[in-house]
Order: sequence, then structure tokens, then C-alpha cells
Amino acid sequence: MSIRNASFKLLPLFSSSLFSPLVLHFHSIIYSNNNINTNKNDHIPHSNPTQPHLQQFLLEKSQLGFDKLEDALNLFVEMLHMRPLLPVMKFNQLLAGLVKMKQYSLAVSLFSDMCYFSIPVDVSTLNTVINCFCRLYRVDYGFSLLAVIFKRGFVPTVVTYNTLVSGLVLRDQVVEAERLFRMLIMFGEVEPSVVTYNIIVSGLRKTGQTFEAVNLLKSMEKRGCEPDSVTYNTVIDCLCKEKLVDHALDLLGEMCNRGILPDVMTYTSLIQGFCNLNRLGDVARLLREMDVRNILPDVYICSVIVDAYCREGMPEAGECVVKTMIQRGVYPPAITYTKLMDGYCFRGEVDRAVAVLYIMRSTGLAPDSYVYNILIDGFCRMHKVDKAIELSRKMSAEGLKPAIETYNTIIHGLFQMGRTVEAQKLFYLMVNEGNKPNTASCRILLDGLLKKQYIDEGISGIHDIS
DNA sequence: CTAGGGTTAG
Repeated sequence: MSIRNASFKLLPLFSSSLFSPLVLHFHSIIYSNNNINTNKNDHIPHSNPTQPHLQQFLLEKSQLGFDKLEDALNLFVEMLHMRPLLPVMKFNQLLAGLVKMKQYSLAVSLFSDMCYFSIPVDVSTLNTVINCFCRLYRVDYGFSLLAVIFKRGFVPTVVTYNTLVSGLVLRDQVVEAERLFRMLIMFGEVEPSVVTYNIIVSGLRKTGQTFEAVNLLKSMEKRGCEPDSVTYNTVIDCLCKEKLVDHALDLLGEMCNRGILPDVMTYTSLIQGFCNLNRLGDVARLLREMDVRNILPDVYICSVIVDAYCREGMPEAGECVVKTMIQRGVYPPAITYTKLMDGYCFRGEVDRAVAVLYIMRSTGLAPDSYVYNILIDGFCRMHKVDKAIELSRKMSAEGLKPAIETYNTIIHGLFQMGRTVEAQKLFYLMVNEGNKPNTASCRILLDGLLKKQYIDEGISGIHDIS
């Protein structure tokens, strides 16, 4: 069986139809002969001409990611106009730039324009578009484009297949991904690269098939494919998620012995694994080891560490990590601060939580109403209702409307302190501001009044709101 | 120029 025949055999297994609307849509690229059809040039939209050096600048931009989508579109339109046409690679770079910005639909749409204007494309172009479809969870369209590759007489590369395999994994079709992977080997279609193996290993990780992941690591070597740091990191992460941290440490030793250096991702998985087992001593040891190896902590690993300290009831240790991060110019996301504040409030140290709020603000992050509610709730539980009220005012001043739950918390707090009249006042203020009390509000009001034997008020209060 | 890995809330 020839290789080409083998390829065609693969297709119907994964593509619902070779004659999908998509393929018809790209009709011109399937059957075009790569000559520019001048009749169509009249329809090319016009743009304001750009200075050549600016053009060059934008071309370079496409490799890093454009500042604005508009830049990419203008550049594209100009590239359509240029004669002689720029090499395909320039168009590929532009599409790749859009992929970096996660503008998958736009990239597909520009590709479709290229088809319409008979701009020549190559396998890289098609690989990029297949990747776009995969990212849009349309791996089926990806397979349709594989058909296009065959029809145009191109030869799919290992990148083409890797993209499709990872597209299947992305859609949680790991069994299908493995099937395609096995068939590629069986038909001798392409020799899988280390990336191919890594994609499959990551699929196994996703489905929790740790044993199979370890086995694949062993078997790829037998096929003469050297694992790299990504392979090891993925398998180590598998083991850590399964609480097999000591096995993971063995693999760390193995990769080091083979001269594959661990990186910050390796340690993120390991530290996370030891955190989940509350083995904080091992975490400290790993952190020192990172230091020795000159591996700088990044925002991911710091978030994991802060999270662990907070869960262990040590928010001050977490705060210390956050402060160090900020000093190094690595800014944690809002959720990390929320966890710290939660940690302090849980211990009743609401003032320290508020201090964290200030740190968060200093990095340009604004608290949302959820964060305020944690603090307000914390103050109320510590019977510092005035501080809670102060915060709720601040919240309103920042344009965050206190939720009904916020009012409930404060009213409940006032009742608990025996400040019955104020609690009642706040309740009616809340109603007058147009907030509809919920069942919890009514229960708090009734409880509070009845406890103080304000039975008549309790009954009339309920009467008023019903 | 195209393919692969680590965190996380209500």
C-alpha cells in the first residue's frame, strides 16, 4: 500500500464528511492553480497606504503579536495589493501573529480571503488554519482541511498530525487521539516526534491515566524518541495529582541524571503535590532546591504556595510570599489576595485582611463586592459592626452596590450587639432604597426583634414588608 | 512561519 493511499484511509475515520460545507467554502483553494486571478483584484478592499518602514515594522510585529487588530487587518489588505506578491511565509507570519492573540476566527476568515483572491498557500498556512479550527473546538473542520492538503498535492507533516491529535485532546477525545496516533505509526505515515508523544501524554494526564502515561514515557525511548523536559513535567504532574509524590521525585532524579534540567513548571507540580499532602517540610526543601538551581519563582508557583499557606492557616506566610513577589515585579492576580483575606478573616484578624486589601490596591487591582463582603462579614463576626458599616459605605462610594446579603450581615451584627433600634432603622433604609428583603432578611429581623421581646414590632415589621 | 507542559473563588 502506498503512503498516499494509507493517508486517504485515515480520513473517513476522523472526518464526518469530506464534502462538508467548509470544503465547499474553500473551493477555490482546493482547485486553484496558484495563479493570481486578475479579475478578482477589483474587489480587493482599499486601505490607506502605509509607509514602507511602517510596513516592515508591522511585518515584524506579526511575529510577536500585534498591538491592535486593526494593524493586522490593514497590513493584510496591503499585502493583498502588493505586486509582486510577498512570499507565503509573510502571510503565514501574519496568521501566526493572530493566533498568538487568540484571534482564531479572524485568522480563518483571512485565510478564506486568501483563498478567494487565489493567494498561494503552503502546508504551514494550512497547519495554522487547522490549529485555529482545533482551538475553536472544530477538530472536524481540521480534518476537512487535511483532505484539502491531500487534494492540493501537499504532503502533511508531523506538525499537521500533531495539531490534529492535540485538537482531539482539546475536545477530550483522548481515545480518538490515541487511535489516530497508533494509526500514524501503523501506516508509517509520519514518525511521531517528541511533541506527538507529549500531546498524548498530556491527554492521558487529562483523563487521569497515570499508569499509561508512565508506560508511554518508557515506550517512547524504545522507539528511539528521547523524552524532553515537557514529557517529564507532564508525567510528574500526573503522579503528583495522584498523590504519588515520591514516585514523582524519582522521575525528577531520573531526568536530572539524563541531563534534562527541571524548570519552574516541574517544581510547580511537585510543590502542589506535597502541599496537598500537607508535607510542608518537603515544600520548603523543594523551594531551597529551586534557589540552588537558580530557578526563579513565577506567578503560577507563587499562587500555589500562597494558596497552600492559607489552607494551612498561615496567611502571614502567604502574605510574605506576595510581598516578595511584588518587590520582584511579579503581580499576583486578585484571587490570591482574596485567599489571603479569607485566611485572615477565618482567624478573626480582619484588620490584617484590610491591610491586604491596601496591598492589592497598590498593585492596581480593585476589590469587587465579594471581597468587601468577606471583610464585612469578618468584622460583624468579631462584633465590630461599625467597621463593617464603614466598609459598606466605602463600597457604595466606589460604585459597588451592597447586595441584600451584605445588609443582612450587618443587620444581623447589629442585633447581636443589642443595637436593636439601629438594626431596625437599617432594615427600613434598605427597603426604602429599593432592595427587596429575602427570606434570610425576614428571619434575621424576626429573630432579632423576638429575642428582645419586641413582639409587636416583629409582627408589624413582617406585615410591612409582605 | 506551523505542533506540546504548571495555579485558582464565590
